[in-house]
Amino acid sequence: MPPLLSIGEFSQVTHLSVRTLRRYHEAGLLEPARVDPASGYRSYGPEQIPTAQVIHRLRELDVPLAEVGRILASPSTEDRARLVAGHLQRLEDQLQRTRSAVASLRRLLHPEPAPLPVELRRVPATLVAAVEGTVGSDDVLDWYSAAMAQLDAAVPAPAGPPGGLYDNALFTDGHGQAVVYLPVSHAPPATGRVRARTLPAAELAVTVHPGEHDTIDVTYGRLGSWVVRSALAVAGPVRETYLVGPRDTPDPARWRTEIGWPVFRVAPG
Amino acid sequence: MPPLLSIGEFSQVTHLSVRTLRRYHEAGLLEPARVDPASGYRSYGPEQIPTAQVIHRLRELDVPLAEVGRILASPSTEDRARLVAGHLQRLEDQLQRTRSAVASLRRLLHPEPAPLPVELRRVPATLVAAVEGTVGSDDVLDWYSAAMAQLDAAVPAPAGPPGGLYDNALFTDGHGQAVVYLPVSHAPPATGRVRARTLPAAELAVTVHPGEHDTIDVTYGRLGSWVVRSALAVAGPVRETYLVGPRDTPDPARWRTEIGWPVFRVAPG
DNA sequence: TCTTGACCCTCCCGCAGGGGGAGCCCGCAG
DNA sequence: CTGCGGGCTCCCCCTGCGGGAGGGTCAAGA
Repeated sequence: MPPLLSIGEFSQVTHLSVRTLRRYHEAGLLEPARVDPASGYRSYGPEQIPTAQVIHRLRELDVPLAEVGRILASPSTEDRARLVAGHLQRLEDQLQRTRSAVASLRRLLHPEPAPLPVELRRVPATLVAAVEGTVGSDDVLDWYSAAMAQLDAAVPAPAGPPGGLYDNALFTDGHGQAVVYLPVSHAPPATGRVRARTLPAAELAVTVHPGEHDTIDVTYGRLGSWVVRSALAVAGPVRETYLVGPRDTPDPARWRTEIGWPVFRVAPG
Repeated sequence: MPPLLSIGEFSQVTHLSVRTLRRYHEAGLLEPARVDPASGYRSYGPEQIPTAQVIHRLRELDVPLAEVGRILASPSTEDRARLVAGHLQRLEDQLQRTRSAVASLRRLLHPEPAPLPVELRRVPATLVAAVEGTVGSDDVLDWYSAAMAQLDAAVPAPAGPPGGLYDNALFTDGHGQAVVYLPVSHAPPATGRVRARTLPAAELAVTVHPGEHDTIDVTYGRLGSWVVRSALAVAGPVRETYLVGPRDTPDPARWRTEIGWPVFRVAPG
């Protein structure tokens, strides 16, 4: 007969709190070796210690309980390794975002007093080859690179640098409509997700964000500030134009991103 | 008269959702420039855009709203910088913990089959110079180094390597009693927080954890497993003895930490 | 002037993972 | 037999955010 541990004893050897163990039971992550039908008392076996520790570690990595369950339930070691590797990748991404936020914060706290050069520009309707979709802000980067690859394949000779149209909801609500495009002189045949599209004419408040996109929100804010102070109001999705981007130079410091915010004049008074 | 923005417009220029802006108002972080007394409509001024962005960045760094409030309310730039620096430090620490968890997880998923050498040892009561306190598991490291510095100052010639006594609640509930000590041959005078203390005699299940403390929980689990299978039960706080530690060598790979878990025999059957 | 639709308001519920605590049962030891 | 240290369940609270209901406001167009 194997030695069984009360929940309190198991808590001591695993360094998990009693409450947490109960929750893990409830969530189906760590079924006690025995549950007394009369009293409901939980008993754990020593062979469950490693499982408890794996859960502990995964939780330290902020893996959601549901995902932990999936990892524990996966039959093969490779599956487990793949799921865990996926999470480590997500941690990497998060670290990158943290770095960006730190960089952005630094700029905000040590603001450059140089005024932002903004130009009010009336742009005509433009023919483009575009890929359109509804995305979550987490997936934008993946979605963007996939779309851009399709565009590059479909458009041999673009008439200008690539650009994107981003719904405001994408930033504020975390998901929304996005369009990436390449200007063309003639409508291309529809291939894959690539479609011909005409960007409407608009009046844009335009500025250029230099460098990588870490701190682009600062530039957005300064542009927004300019727009408001100029008695204008924003209307419609933002247009970004990648004047110099990763396809042109691997050095992020040399990137140049044009931000164009559609505006209209607010009646004075 | 300065141009004022509706909450929706402000949401668009700051990339914060309307709901979030309302929450920040409620939390006192970002008071609208005007609130219509009749309709309750919020209006924001363009000068609030940078503030909104600072909040946005801080939230991306998982700074709690209360702390954001403190940062925004702090009068001097130095205070602000200090608070932010503190948070960046916390991010660093968290990163370190993440690294530890990853390392630990790797060991758990690729377990070493070598059996853990465990010794059952009866230790006599020991006279020590000790610093005692109730700490949260987050502060243990800071608390430990401060206490050890005091001990080193008070005890010129210790009779053995330093050690610690850690309440189980410290691991499971996140806070509990902790003691660090240096063995002495004669009771030292009480200086600062340093007191003479006698560790009670005990029967300990003892093993040694090699290397840094990243994966010490794995060793804890294996030791716990051994204890249970040997028909023993844990009793009282864990004793760690730092046979070889940071004070001996800067190379963590050569550290050796002895873990002693007080046990008692469980009546068979 | 009325209607319509976009916008705004408040309030409640949900999510994740826990913590705190009430109120009760259970078993053991003095 | 009584106390006490566990164990049990159930409920509410916390954080920061989203979804949605139900209702008020405001401006443009008919």
